[in-house]
Amino acid sequence: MARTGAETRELLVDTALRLFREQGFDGTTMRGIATEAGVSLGNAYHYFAGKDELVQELYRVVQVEHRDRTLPRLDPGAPLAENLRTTLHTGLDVMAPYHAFGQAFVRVALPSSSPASPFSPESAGPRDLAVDLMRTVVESSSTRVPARLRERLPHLLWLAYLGVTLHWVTDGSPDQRRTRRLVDGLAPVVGRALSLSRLPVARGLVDDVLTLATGLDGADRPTKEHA
Amino acid sequence: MARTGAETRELLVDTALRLFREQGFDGTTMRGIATEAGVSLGNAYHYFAGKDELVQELYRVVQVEHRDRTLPRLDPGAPLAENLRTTLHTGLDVMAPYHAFGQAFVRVALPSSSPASPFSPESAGPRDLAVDLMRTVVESSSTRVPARLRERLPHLLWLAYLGVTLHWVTDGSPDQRRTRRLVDGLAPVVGRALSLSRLPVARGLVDDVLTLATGLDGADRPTKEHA
DNA sequence: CGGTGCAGTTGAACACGTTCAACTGAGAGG
DNA sequence: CCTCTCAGTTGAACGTGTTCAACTGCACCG
Repeated sequence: MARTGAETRELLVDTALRLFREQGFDGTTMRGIATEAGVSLGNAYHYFAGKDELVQELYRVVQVEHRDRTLPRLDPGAPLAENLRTTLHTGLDVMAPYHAFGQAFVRVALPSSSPASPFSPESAGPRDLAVDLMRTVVESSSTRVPARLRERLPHLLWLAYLGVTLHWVTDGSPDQRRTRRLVDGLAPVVGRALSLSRLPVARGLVDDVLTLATGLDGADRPTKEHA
Repeated sequence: MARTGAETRELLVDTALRLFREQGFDGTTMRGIATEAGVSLGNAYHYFAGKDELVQELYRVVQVEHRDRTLPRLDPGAPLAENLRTTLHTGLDVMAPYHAFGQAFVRVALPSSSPASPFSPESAGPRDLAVDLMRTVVESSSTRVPARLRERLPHLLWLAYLGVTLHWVTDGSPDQRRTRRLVDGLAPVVGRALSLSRLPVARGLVDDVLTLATGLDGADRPTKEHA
C-alpha cells in the first residue's frame, strides 16, 4: 500500500462522516471507521487524535455547505426576517442528515476549552464563515438597521443560530419539526425587535444587550497580565 | 453485610458526589465509586442504570440547595432585577464545587430524550422546584409585571437560568468570573425589558416571544393521536 | 428441620476509546 | 549491493462503561 498521508486522511474523514450519518456518533466505533476504510485502528489514531477531532471536520463541512446553499436562496430586498428564516431553515436542511450525530456534536463542542467549540481560536475559520453569512443576510435585506446595531447584528444573529442549533440537537420531535416552528417564530420576533430598537425608549436596553452579547463569547478579556 | 437497598443507594450517591467534586466526571470511574463505597462494581449498576443516572441525583441536590439558600436572601420589596441577580448568583455559588463536573452534566442532560434533561418528565420535580423559586422571586419583588406576562414570567426566568447555567458550564475563566459578569448584566436587562414590555408598542413582540417560549420546552404538542 | 423465595450482591466478560513500541518498505546515499 | 531514514502502518495492551448469569444469606412457610 503506502498511500500518501493526505489520501489516507481523506479516506478516513469520508468514511467517518458516512458512518456518522448512518449510525450516529455512539453507534460509530473507531474500529468500525478503521475497518471500513481498510486501515488499522492505530493508523486512524495517527491522523486524528481522537473521535472528537473528527467532529471538527464535520463542523467545517457543514458551515461551508450552509453558506453555499443559502446564498443563492437569499432574496435581495426582502425583509430581514424573511431572509433570516430562509437562512436558518437551510442550515437545518444541511444538518438534517447528522441529527443522530448532533447530540455528540454539542457534547464535544460545548467545553470552551475544547478546540471544537465554536468560540475557540481553532474554529475561527468556520465561525467567520458563519458570521459573514449573517452579514450578507443583513446587507441583502431591505430592513433598516439602527446604526448602533449594524456592525454587531451579524454576530448577534450568529449567536441566535447557535441557539437554534442547540435546540435542534435536543429536538426529539419527528423531523425536528419543533425546531422548524422555532425558526418560523424566531425570525419575525427578530424583525419586530429590530423595529422596536429604533425607538429612543429602547436605547438603554439595546446598549445593555449589546454589552451582554460582547461578554458571551471569546476568552476572558485580557486582564493586563504582568508576565 | 446485607444492608437495606436504600442504605446502599444513599452510600453510592454520597460517594459519587464526593468523587465528582474531587475528580470531576471523567476522572471518576464507576469502579472508583464502587470501591470507595465498599461495594462491588456490579452492585453499583444494580442501583444506577449507568453513570448518567448519578447525574440526576446531582441535579436534584443542587436544585434543593439552590432554593434553600436563595429564599432567606431575597429582599421583599426590592426591584425584580436585584432579587433575580441574588438568585442567579446563589445558584452559581451552589454549583461552584461541581464546575469540573459541569461539562459532563450538560452532555448528559442535553438530549431531550434523556431522563436527565431538565425538560423531561422525570425531572418534573426539580424543574417545578426551580420554576417555583422564580415565581417567589417575582412575587416578592416590587417590580410591576404586566398581566399578560405575570403567569409566564417565572417560566421565562427559569429558561434564562438554564441559559446562564449553560454559559457557566462552558466558562473557562478563573472562578467563572465571566458568568458572574453575565449575571450582573442580565439582571438589569430583564428589568429594562420588563419596563419596556408595559408599552403598548411592545405588545406584539411580547406576545410573539411568549409563543416562542411555549414551543421551547415540553415534548411535541399532543397531535390528536387516534390510538 | 428442610426448603423456597427473594432482595442484595458478586466477579467475569464484552466492546469500546486510546496509547505505544515495533514493523514495513520505498527511496537516498555510499 | 548494502545501509540508513523515515513516513506510513500495525496489533497488542490498558482502563473504561456496561451487562449478566450466578451466588449469598436471611426470612418465612410446611
